[in-house]
Amino acid sequence: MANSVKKATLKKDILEAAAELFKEKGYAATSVRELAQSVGLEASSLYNHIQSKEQMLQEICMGNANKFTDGIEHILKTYSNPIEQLEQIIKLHIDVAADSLSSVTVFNDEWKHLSPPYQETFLKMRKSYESKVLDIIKNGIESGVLRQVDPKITLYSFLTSLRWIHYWFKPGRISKERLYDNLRIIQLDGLKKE
Amino acid sequence: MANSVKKATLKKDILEAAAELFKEKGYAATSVRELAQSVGLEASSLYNHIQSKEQMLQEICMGNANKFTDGIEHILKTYSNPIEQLEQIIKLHIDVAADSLSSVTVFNDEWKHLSPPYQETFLKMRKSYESKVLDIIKNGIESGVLRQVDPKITLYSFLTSLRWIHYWFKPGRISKERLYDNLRIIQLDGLKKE
DNA sequence: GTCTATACGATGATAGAC
DNA sequence: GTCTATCATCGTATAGAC
Repeated sequence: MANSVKKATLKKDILEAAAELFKEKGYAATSVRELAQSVGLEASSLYNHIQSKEQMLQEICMGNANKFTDGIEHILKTYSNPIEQLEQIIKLHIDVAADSLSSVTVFNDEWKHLSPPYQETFLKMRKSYESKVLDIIKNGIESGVLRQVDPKITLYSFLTSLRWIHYWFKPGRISKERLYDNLRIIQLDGLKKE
Repeated sequence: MANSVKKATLKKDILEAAAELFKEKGYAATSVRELAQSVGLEASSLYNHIQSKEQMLQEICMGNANKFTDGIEHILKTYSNPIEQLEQIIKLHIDVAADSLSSVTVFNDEWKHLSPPYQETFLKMRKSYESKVLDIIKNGIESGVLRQVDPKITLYSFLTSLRWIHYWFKPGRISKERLYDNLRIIQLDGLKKE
């Protein structure tokens, strides 16, 4: 059993190193050789733990996609007010970003290097996530708790404004709570003082 | 003279094709051969018009960096109210994005592939731009026209929420005016209805 | 599981004929 | 200015010894 535990840990280390390098240099510009070196192995030895370079990208992207899919499902089941739902989505993005800073960057920026069968799956999941958030926004507008804004523009502005967190968030710099409080005010109340 | 005009046009075509491919596949994953093919040349012929693959990336990135630098300078000279200045920044981002959809994507996503001397210059320009926007936000908070938000969080949320435009904006889909109106409301007035 | 050695195609870029 | 031919290097991945 000690062996299988060690193997699982190394695989995890490799995936973390891959996420870090893919984030820093981009997927295409990261070579298997340097990835191997960063975990103290030769390139060929890496293939005892992974199947291919792209498989690592797949695991990173799908892992994060699942976090967002599960997160939005839970929010929709637990909250019914559109404002509360949007607040919880802000929290979700902060939590996922704080959970694995480099892997969520790869998820955001490198998915285009997934090959055909996986890229389609990935984009379907993203589309599905976006359409759930879009419905929340539409509900909010129809029920009168949100302003009469264009739902699509709102969707992209809202989601994109949460997409820098993983670049900037560092545990010591600021608390998740303070980040959340500010993002909630900026997005929902607006910058302008009445 | 006809010759130099033709050469200038081809160079421009090459840069546009490069921006399109860098956007679509990423800089590292785009080969000089396929770039050449996309303008109807062999790879070697391309080198009569460009010096290297990276030089094209440099021109694309610096060209857009200059647009933003010039734009913010003009805004600071022309407007003094922080709210007006932020509104004009929204307009600036819409204009630059609409002006060259693919090249601004490359500017945003591929600058990390610039090699040392150019990457530093690029990052300095970006830093300088961000610090000017940050000052506007701080002014707005101090003078009481903006809410008491964290200036840095506001900076990144604000700028990032303008970073999806080039992905989504298509001339026939929506007018720049309608896009501007909505982004102004979302960012400044907030999503929540009073 | 790790290593050395290697396959072999693709890469950015250049030389030189036309 | 364009082409064909080529270079040197690097890419991912595999074979096989230990």
